[in-house]
Amino acid sequence: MRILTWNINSVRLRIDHVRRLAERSDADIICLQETKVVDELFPHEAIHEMGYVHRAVRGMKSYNGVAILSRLPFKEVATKDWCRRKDCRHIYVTLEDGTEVHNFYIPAGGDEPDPESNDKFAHKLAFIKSMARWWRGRQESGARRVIVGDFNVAPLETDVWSHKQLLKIVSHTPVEVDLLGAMQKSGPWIDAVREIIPPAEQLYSWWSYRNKAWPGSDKGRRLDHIWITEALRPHLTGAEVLRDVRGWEKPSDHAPVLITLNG
DNA sequence: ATGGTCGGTGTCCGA
Repeated sequence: MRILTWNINSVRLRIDHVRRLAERSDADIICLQETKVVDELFPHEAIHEMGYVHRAVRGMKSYNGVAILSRLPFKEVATKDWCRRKDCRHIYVTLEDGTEVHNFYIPAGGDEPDPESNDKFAHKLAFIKSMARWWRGRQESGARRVIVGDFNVAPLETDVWSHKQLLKIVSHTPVEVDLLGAMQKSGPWIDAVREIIPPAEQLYSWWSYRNKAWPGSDKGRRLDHIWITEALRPHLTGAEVLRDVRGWEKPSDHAPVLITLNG
């Protein structure tokens, strides 16, 4: 089974990218963030024709929005509100073998890394704390779970182009990295991508639109993640960032991340 | 050098 996550930054604008990505990745499950469309206008038909006949979507006008596109059927579909907002940042499904797949879009957090003066940053911190609390209450040995999405946090020093220069930049500040670490422990979750690609290697999944010279300057950050529970670790055989997708015409600013689970 | 560029919607907001 191949699971892919991608912050698409408008599913309607980039529907042809989904088709091309599906062919290229051979993903069985595609999780999208920032679909930016209400459920009634979601391009179901086009995606159905690509072979993703099972879909779980939760979108809103202009902002946020998550979707799970799948070749495999769902036993259950659920959504959850976080921080008492109907933000469309989380949707999850249970596959027929009991595996849960959670798709998240964690708040970006604005520019100023101070929760006192910046409500968006306060929201981001509260969101990650709430996630940790939720996982802690759902701990279950042997559970088969996958969590993917745009977490908007680059946790490792090698997840950013310059650890030192990004310490005060939202997405890599110690307070966020620590909270994300606590959330990871609460699963407990294994960073599937770093199981395959050594933590010592620089690895990014996002490059700002503002830097046109992105492939050369390579000032990226790894904001997009796929984590798994211990029960799935023996099945993990591959992980990669599809970096070239960032170079397609009219790209999203994020590259897709893909893992392979066998058995 | 404290800018820059996107997308969806609108004459800005969020990233």
